Amino acid sequence: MALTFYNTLTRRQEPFEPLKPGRVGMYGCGPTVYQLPHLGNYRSFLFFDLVHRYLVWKGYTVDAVMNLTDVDDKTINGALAAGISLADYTAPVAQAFFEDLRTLGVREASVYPRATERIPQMIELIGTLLERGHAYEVGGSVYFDVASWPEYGKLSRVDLAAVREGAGLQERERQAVDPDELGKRDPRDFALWKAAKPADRAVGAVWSTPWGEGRPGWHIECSAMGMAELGETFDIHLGGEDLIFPHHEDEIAQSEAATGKPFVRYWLHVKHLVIDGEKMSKSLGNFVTLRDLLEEGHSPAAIRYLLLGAHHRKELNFTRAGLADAREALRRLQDFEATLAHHPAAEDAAPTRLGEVAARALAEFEAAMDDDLNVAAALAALFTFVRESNSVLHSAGPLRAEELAAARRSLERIDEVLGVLRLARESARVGEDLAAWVEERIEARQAARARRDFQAADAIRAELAAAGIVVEDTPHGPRWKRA
RNA sequence: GGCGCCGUAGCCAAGUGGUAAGGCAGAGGUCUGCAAAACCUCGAUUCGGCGGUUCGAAUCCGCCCGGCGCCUCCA
Repeated sequence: MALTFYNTLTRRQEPFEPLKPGRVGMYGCGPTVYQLPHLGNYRSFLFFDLVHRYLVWKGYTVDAVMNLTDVDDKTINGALAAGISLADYTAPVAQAFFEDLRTLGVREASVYPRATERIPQMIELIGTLLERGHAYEVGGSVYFDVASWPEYGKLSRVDLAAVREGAGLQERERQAVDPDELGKRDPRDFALWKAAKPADRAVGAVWSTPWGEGRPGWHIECSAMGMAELGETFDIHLGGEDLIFPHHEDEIAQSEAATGKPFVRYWLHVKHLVIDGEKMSKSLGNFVTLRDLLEEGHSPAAIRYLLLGAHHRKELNFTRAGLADAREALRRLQDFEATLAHHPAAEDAAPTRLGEVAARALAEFEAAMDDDLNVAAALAALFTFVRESNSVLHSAGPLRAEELAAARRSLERIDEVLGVLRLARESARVGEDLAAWVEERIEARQAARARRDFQAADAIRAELAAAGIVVEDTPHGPRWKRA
């Protein structure tokens, strides 16, 4: 089975072959820690998680790097407004971000470098660009000289003439020129280093360099951190589609101009999460946060399922109804997992096609994922597995232990990539005291049923329901779960 | 204005030349003391519209309609 990715750089789907056999270096643009990420941001962070998990699943050793941008206009302005240092301002946001990642069951990356911890690497990289004539210094700020790099634009394929005119800006915005942009020789040039301003000094966002005090530009962060962690050329770089231009374009230019080597081999981009037909974004104010949804009572597993369930190169429209659908679909998977766990085995059971169904599910799941991580198709394979297995389980008595084990293994293996069942299990967990009480009530109910006192049995069921517990009677005895 | 993406059942969503996956919701049935879960059956003669290419098109081409993104804040 060959894994393929759609590569933004070539605009084609291509077989994935890492630089070093068996080992993959991947980098994802992480959050700017001035405010908690919203659900759209998490779509891309969950995509990072999906790629990470799937590469591990395929047997690769993965060096997964996600940066935290903790110095930029927004963090500096935020710290200034709060009257505290940059570090004090960003630390709690970063902490909350990591909490959110845990909530969503994101596999931990190998390293989460912070921009402020990698300043020397940035300074060194800028120094190299200056030496090589791809950058110039004006008044303590350093800019990348786009004209010196003919390949500029190869990722985004933007029309450089259009960029020159700043066509996307409103007239008013065009006049409100950022002082950092004033010294540029060419409008396409971008800041590698910004000379210190009073606000920077007030919050401690100042570092000294051979060309004066200041702080790094945004694009240089990712180049410096990516190359520091993964080498001058690495395999995969991913992020939201809005980063293609200028962020990733600039990363390529400054990295390749400095090293003379290809920067990244596969560029993967995630389409936006939209809400009410528009991109979810902080500037539009139409965003929903993970914490909002949790407060509304939605489960992390359902949110994860929803955000992961659509193909990453397609827009995903966020709605509460969609989240409810996700919850129901997930519930079906959970019920299937429980059915497999509770189904009795017997030595002398007749063989069924369950083992074959389980094997085919895994193969189809892998084929779908190999095809540019087609999660929607992979989920179809999973649900076909569920339906066909349920059909066998429904009509059979005890089954061969190895068949049941094969089915459980396939489900477990698939969930190693999706990570939704294990996440659901966490929130479905009940305390020992509650579990003991439920068991006791169920025994009482069984006794009532045995003497055909259905009124008493139903009363107990209602009692359990009031406590959020659902009882289901199966041919193999009652089982219960959290509602 | 430039570049690019999307439009598939009530909703979500795969499928990019060979005759429409999957999920949710809905209807009927089976099972059940009743439920729940599960299973079975039913739903697009059709893929925004109109032309064209082809033996054959949701898939390729053209035009049109509608929606969205990027064009130096942005996941």
